[in-house]
Amino acid sequence: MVKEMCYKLNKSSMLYKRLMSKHLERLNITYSQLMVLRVVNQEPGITAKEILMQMDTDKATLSGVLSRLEKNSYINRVKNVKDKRIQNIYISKGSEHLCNEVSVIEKACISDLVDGISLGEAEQFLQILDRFIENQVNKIEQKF
Amino acid sequence: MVKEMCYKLNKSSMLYKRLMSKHLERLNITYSQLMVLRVVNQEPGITAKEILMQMDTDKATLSGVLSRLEKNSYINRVKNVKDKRIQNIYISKGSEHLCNEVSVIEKACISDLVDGISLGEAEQFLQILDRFIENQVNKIEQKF
DNA sequence: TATAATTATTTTGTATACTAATTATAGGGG
DNA sequence: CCCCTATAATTAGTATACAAAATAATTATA
Repeated sequence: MVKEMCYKLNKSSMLYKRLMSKHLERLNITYSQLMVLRVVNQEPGITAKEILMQMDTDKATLSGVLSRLEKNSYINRVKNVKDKRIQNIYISKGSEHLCNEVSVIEKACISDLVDGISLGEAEQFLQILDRFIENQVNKIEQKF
Repeated sequence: MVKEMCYKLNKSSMLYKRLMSKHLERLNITYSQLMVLRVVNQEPGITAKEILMQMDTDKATLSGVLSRLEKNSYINRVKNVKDKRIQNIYISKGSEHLCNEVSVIEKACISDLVDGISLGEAEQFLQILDRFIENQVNKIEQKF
């Protein structure tokens, strides 16, 4: 039962990424990059460390995403003068619109996904999922 | 609401992979490799194509996983004499035990994950998740 | 103040995930 | 038998995900 839950959670996650990727193709940016760009857009001058705390990814992964975002001129990184280890990250002029477009795309992706699922069911689903995730987090911390 | 579902499904999926990876480390095999090995174990002589149909991954990805499994002597690939495009895949002697150990590890990983979630809730959760996945599949097919 | 410990970030190396291109083979007309 | 198309699988290229090591700069401490 739990096993089935895990498998299907994985499957659904994979399908979501596939779906978003297809839709994002035309914007010439990836799903991960866009998620990061959004955070930067909301909090100009944010540091990599702070993004990490918000996003629950890996620092090495984020480093790569950021460098690709910069390479493609979506962001700028400015060395902080007070602490030279830190870089403050800003969204490039003209890239803010991308973040708005994402919302549209996201809506297109997720519309229809709740067909046949009532609001009450969705709420209950989320509630159980929250508990499940909490257990997962505990389990991971427990072991190491 | 749907957005939240998607995010949390992704998060849970990520956590599961992390958890399994940590547990599998000592066996010197990865989660994906083990999933494939299991299928091979259940159906000796299976082909890559057939594995694909069972597992919903990518053929290029599977090709890589198989070659790593072979490199590490977990499987053997034998060219089919009747159709030389095909390779029949067999689990190596002595690797079957790995598949049994997975079950143990899997149980260790997923025990506690349903703490605070009743059987009825789990069932309902799965039911909704199934519908959600079905919608995702439809949506993906719809677009392309 | 020289050294040790910490912190922020990048780099390296391996394993996916996926698209597109390629290779090798099969099988069906003509 | 040769040409054409379909099929099975690999390869190439890009982008994650993550562990571990390396860098570089800051702070704590003897």
